[in-house]
Amino acid sequence: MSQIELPKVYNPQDFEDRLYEFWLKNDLFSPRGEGKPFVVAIPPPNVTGVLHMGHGLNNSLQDALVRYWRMKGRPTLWVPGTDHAGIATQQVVERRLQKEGKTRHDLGREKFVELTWKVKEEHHAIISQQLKKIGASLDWKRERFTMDDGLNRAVRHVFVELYNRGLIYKGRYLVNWDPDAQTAISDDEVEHKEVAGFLYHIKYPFADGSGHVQLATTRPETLLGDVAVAVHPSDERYTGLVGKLLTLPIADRPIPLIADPFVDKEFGTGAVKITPAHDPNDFEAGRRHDLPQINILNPDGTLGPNVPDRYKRLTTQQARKKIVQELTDLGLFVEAQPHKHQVGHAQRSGAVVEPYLSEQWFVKMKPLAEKALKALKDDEIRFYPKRYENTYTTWLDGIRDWCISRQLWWGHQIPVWTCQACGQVHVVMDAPETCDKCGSEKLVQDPDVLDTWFSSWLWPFSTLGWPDQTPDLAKYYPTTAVVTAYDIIFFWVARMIMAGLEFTGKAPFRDIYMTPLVRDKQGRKMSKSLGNGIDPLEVVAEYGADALKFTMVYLSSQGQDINLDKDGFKLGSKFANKIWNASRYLLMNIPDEGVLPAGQLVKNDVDLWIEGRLNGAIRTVDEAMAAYRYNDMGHAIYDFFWNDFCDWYVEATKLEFYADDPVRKRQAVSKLVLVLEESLRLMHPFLSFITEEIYQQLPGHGFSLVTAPYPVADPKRDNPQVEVQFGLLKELVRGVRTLRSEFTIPPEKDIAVTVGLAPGFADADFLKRHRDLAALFTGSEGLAFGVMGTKPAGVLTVVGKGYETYVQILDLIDVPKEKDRLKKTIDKTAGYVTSVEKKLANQAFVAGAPAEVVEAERSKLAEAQINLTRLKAYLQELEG
RNA sequence: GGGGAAUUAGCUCAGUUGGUUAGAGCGCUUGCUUGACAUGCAAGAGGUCACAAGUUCGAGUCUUGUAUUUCCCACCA
Repeated sequence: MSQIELPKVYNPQDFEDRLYEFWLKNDLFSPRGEGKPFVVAIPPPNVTGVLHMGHGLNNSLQDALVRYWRMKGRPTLWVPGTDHAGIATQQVVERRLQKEGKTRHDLGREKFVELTWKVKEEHHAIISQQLKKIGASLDWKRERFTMDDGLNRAVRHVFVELYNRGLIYKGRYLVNWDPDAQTAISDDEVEHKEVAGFLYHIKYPFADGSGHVQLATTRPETLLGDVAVAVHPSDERYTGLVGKLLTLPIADRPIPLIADPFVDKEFGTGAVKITPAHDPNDFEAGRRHDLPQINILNPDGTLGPNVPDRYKRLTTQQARKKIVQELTDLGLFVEAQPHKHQVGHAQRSGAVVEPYLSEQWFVKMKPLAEKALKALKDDEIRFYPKRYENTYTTWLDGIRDWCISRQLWWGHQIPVWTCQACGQVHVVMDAPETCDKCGSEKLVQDPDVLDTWFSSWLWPFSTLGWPDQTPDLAKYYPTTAVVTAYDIIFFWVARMIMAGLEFTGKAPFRDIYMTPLVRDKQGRKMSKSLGNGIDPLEVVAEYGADALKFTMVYLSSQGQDINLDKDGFKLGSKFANKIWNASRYLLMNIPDEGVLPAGQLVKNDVDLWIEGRLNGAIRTVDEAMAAYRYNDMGHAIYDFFWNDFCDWYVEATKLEFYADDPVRKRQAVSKLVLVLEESLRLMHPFLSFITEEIYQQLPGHGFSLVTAPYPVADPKRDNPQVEVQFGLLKELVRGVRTLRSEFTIPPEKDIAVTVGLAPGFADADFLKRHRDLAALFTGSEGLAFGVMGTKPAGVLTVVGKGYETYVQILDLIDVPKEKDRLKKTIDKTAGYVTSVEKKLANQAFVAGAPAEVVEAERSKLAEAQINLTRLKAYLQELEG
């Protein structure tokens, strides 16, 4: 009988991989067609790692977006790629070496980089496999890597250009130093954490033996780098003392007592030691007072140069103890007070960051930032949600120069060559053969590499071929949107905007959707150390890629982080299962003769009703898509398909299916297939695999949903009248079902239902037309119609709008129970009547509120009053 | 120290411009192996919308304040 049979159980593993292959083989993810392109460049995952749930979320949302616009007919391009992730990747490789007891220096730079490329290839294979598993509709032909040849050229081009325009400079400054990775890092890569430490009070004696100055410090170990002690110029405690020399204990060096307004008189003793080489404040103060900078640290964070031998190679912690001990022995240590303070940690390695004096390359950011601020003001870019504009502008307003050099081996080596003979510096795209000043061939390239973000910030245009004017660049740039988590606004989003404006004259995208962060059930960030992460691949294996994507879409509201565990994905899995089974039911009922052509279908009220609902869902998705309101999209399709289509429309067709009339059944199935087909197109961006799998079994299906046209909301399909009438039917049905439940009438028990219609009730015909449907839904033998108020004896009564429903059970009704039920309804109605009466008695309301609001209240009141009267009468009847 | 966000049902959260008797999923209760689905069907219980004041005819929604939680930024040694 059944022409098409879907497997009984929804098992995504059976078809997801096959369909992805099918899509790829037919090149369905390449942009096609004419018109305004829709372009997204993937936030490139770090090539070191594997995808975590953040990627699962982010790529699910991008995929929904991209698939929607592709179906809408715009030439749509989603560019894949990965990031070389300098420090992170280098660390992964170094750890591998460490297990063999080696360091990168044992291999040498060339071998090490070679090895890192291999590791990159391994991870890259995993990452692309993962993206395919989750169904990401990326155009793999255009895949890029931040260190491939093209992007290398883009990076060098930008460096040279910025240098020539005076926006890149080299200098010896105090930078954030990661002693673990032994490289400089940018301000943004420093995370401040509160650490419980001590405030050490110590005394520095005057050189002439006339007493001492007491000061407070959190880092006594930097004493050996001190070059002065500073007090506030107006601090009376030190009047007349400024300018005198102190003896720096342990080092036994004379240092001056100076005055500088940056000192806070209230803090500690009002005297602060000055260590220009190891503290940002002191660095500035040192410059103002022309003080020397004494570096006392090795690159690995241990004490090294300019310290007594007994301190060499000590860690800062060991040195701290030793200093305190020696000061104590000298009688110069006063006390250590517990003290909480913020300590910078390197984002990648977690090491405590040392302010460290070194020569680095910087980008002057102010000029770039100004353009980026203007772009927002000019509405060239839009944040979703809008409030992230604040984060963006605040950061740009206070922007500081960007330290871009890293003392690493993995990355873009800085395109600067210095002549060993004459010292001439060459900042050029390609290695020069000879010095252009002295002709020497002894040119040495700067050993440092660039910050990873120095390539990432070019991503939206470098991936399209820039700096060459390629056809892709001309056609697909600027891109349309970027979808990424809000925690990389500084690192990536803002910098991409700056680079885009600076080098292409355009913002690299218009829409910026900041995704929520995925957290665990307790709201904690997912992390390896906590072990609370969810592997997206495990979710795919257990529930399927559609469950992953739909759940993510359904839960992504504007700006609220998502807390969930793996069970949370049951939401999507259950929905997919529902789609599967509804489709299975429908397909198995297609008769051998097949479905009727659209022209031969005769639509009834219920068909018009479901069309209107479908139309409403389409409209909601369109509106939500334009505003990046993902949860609204998810709810729209979920509610439509489950609550409207399955619970009412499909159930209604059973009347036709079981009427034992092949003609009626064929009509019904044919109409169902049409609605299902359109629903599948509607849902495809959110549940891509299952919709495609079912679609390809439909009679007369097209080639693929990927390129099928997206449903279009059509006002002509809205049908408010049927909407209201069908609502009436639902209300009637629910009333009877509730009685059944409350009086625990078993389903097999026959009931007789009579609908009493008020004279002149406008929708009486509608109810009469659907007598059989109402009977099916209420589980009664048949439905009789009568006049409102004229009811058989011993029935249960439900009061509705313009009608009443009388339910007769074959044996006697439980009178006390019915009285209770009526009383409850009366109380509720009476309460409502009172509240509306009060509202209408308020002159201010009647005068102030819009006429239609007042009118609505009046009619509601009238209706409730009538109901109340009837209910009271029926109760009295039972009591009398 | 500055800024953002949150506080709605037992849990996790929706609620766009102020206007029906505030919703969903999960969980819970009751009844159902109804010819697609027990990953299901039907019905139900459960909320002083953190607190206080204010604006308004009308506030979950707007204003101010308070409390708690949380995130980001910031050189107080």
